[in-house]
Amino acid sequence: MGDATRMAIFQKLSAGPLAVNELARTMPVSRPAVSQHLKVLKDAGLVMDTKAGTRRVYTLNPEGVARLREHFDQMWTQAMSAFQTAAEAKPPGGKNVKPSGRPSG
Amino acid sequence: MGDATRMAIFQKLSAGPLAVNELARTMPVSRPAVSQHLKVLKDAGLVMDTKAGTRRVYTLNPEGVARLREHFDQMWTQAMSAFQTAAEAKPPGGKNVKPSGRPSG
DNA sequence: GCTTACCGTAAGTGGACACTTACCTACAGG
DNA sequence: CCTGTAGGTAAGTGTCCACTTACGGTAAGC
Repeated sequence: MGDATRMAIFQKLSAGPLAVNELARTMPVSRPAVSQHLKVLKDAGLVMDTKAGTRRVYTLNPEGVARLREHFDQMWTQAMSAFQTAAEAKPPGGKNVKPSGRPSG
Repeated sequence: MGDATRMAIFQKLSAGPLAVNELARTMPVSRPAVSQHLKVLKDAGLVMDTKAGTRRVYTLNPEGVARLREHFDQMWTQAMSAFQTAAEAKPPGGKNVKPSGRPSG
């Protein structure tokens, strides 16, 4: 999900189901590129595909999206818990940084 | 922040301030690599550096972290609002997908 | 002053990855 | 059956980026 194009696809799909060319027409990349991104997203469980005649409609997968969100949330929580613990021990208000104590210089 | 090493640095710094070699010693990459990552993180406003003798101690920047978190949250909110709107219109409980209706083929 | 430790930076390299072109398949219409 | 549209996939390419080695600069110890 670190790619701009993939993010754009994700954003567009969040507005509702779209076919491949529907997506590609609104993007500065070719259709196969979109297809490849969709493959990655599908492999990650973030989107689902449905055949509709010759077209293939893609939709966001609520479960995958929820899982991703939980993943992010957990990451943040984990990092922040330790961070706050450290922040409480060393609040930015006081200068308690003491190297070694140089008397003369 | 899409890199594993950078993420690891972020995680380690969340536990408290660390010098460059302190970080590098616990990682499978060289010290200069860590230094470069720290430069990127500093440029992004996510970390702060403090000179302590020959060492340079790095700390997470609360403001930058909060800003990043807000950024993520906003991104999610934006995507999810539209997604939920679409999800309400088409709940996954019903099969309302009707192609064209092929009687014989 | 010399050595040692710590660090940032420049230059160069290798690999991953996003993208395009080209090709083949599947479905709908006359 | 032929044509047209829609889409997935293979092969090839260009580029970004993370990493390493090498070097220069600063601070502490004797």
